[in-house]
Amino acid sequence: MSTEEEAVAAPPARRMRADAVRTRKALLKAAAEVFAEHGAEASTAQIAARAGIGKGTVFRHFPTKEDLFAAIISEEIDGLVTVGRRQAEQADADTALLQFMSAGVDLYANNRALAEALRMVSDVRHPEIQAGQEQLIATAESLARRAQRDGSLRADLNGQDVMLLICGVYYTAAPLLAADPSAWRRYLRLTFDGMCATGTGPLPPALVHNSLLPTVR
Amino acid sequence: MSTEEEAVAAPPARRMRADAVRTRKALLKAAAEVFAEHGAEASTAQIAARAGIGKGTVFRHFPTKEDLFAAIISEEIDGLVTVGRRQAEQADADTALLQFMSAGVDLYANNRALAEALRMVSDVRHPEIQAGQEQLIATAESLARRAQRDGSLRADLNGQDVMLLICGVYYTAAPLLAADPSAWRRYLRLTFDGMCATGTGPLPPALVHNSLLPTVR
DNA sequence: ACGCAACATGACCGAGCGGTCCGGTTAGGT
DNA sequence: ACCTAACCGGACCGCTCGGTCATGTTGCGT
Repeated sequence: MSTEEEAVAAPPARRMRADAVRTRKALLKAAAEVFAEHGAEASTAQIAARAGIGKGTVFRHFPTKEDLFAAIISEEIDGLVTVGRRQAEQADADTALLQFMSAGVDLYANNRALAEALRMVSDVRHPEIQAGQEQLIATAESLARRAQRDGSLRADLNGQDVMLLICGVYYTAAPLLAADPSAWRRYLRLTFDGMCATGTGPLPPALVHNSLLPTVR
Repeated sequence: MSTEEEAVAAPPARRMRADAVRTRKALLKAAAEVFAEHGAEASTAQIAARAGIGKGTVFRHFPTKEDLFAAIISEEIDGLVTVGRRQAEQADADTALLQFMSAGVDLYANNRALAEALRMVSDVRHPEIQAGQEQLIATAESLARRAQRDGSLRADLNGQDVMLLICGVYYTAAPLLAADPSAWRRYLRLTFDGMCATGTGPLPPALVHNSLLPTVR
């Protein structure tokens, strides 16, 4: 996980023909747009049309719609992970965490597919997305730990909590986003206040915690 | 809106035959179960099978799947409204609001369809559900106002905020609910702490507020 | 310039959906 | 006991979806 960057995710193995590269790029661009706009239920025909290619060509590049979806989403997850790592260098620990969460909610708000994919529900089959989720949680965890040490974050919050709360804030504001695209700020602020609250004792415990993460398996 | 109760929502006008009443009751029961379990995307065939009736019979009682859905959901919304009104008689204002929110999240957690329907997204077509949402917001508003007067709720929260936050807490905890059905308590507590937080100044304003509610129209 | 493997395409397939319809069944007034 | 209108059921329709395949096209090594 470091020095890649090949314009698009690695095709199987051998070099591709020039036209195929062009087609693939158009496909990925179109898929990213359509998924962001309509969510995971967007049809392959819709994507093909937007890319200006035939429906069959979609399946030439990705064996399954789900594979295409995972390729798109996991790239976007990587972007958010990068934002998180960059925030780790931010001076103020609380600000770093808050800005990471802001970036996350904002991303969700502009990408229906991402919000759906990152609900982290138990039924996320694709390993690429699963791996991305774990990276996200790890990034959030380190931001959280620093905010507990150097900032004012409650002691009993972990990385999973942070990611779940990002998702929750998005869904809280979702009904308003069409009318006011930044409506989520109101609820992120409220949530963050709750994350820093002190007076009311410890939260109910996170019983299940990482039993969902198959790291231990 | 008061003295009804006819076992099932009023069929068009005339009295029904005894067998039809039985069938309708079975249909409503099955639909409530299936929708709660599988959400709004559950198929009519599935519902008919669970009710032990033919698929055509479903459409004899409800012209559209959406009408059936709305009938089920609006009944369940009424239940939550009742809970809220009952909490208004609770001594402590903060406790009343918190218990209303607990009831709401718990209901969502046990009813996928309800959680979907109450996302209050702009595209809720059915007037029955729309009306239910407005009742819910009104109930939440009165609980909130009392908690602001007699309790410790932030001054800049309204009924819509409360309903959105209930929904948000549910979605926050949703990925954990399969493993721990009461995982939402952790996040409701955190959210409620945020709702009572004082130190950090006013929230970003709720610009759109009730422009979504066609009360003024 | 040639030939072939890589590529693109859209007709096509089967499954599942909401909704319709008509022939058979049954409740219930008389 | 009978007649009729209300009721029930499931074959059927039209549509959309993800995915396949035979056919035609094109980049590119030689």
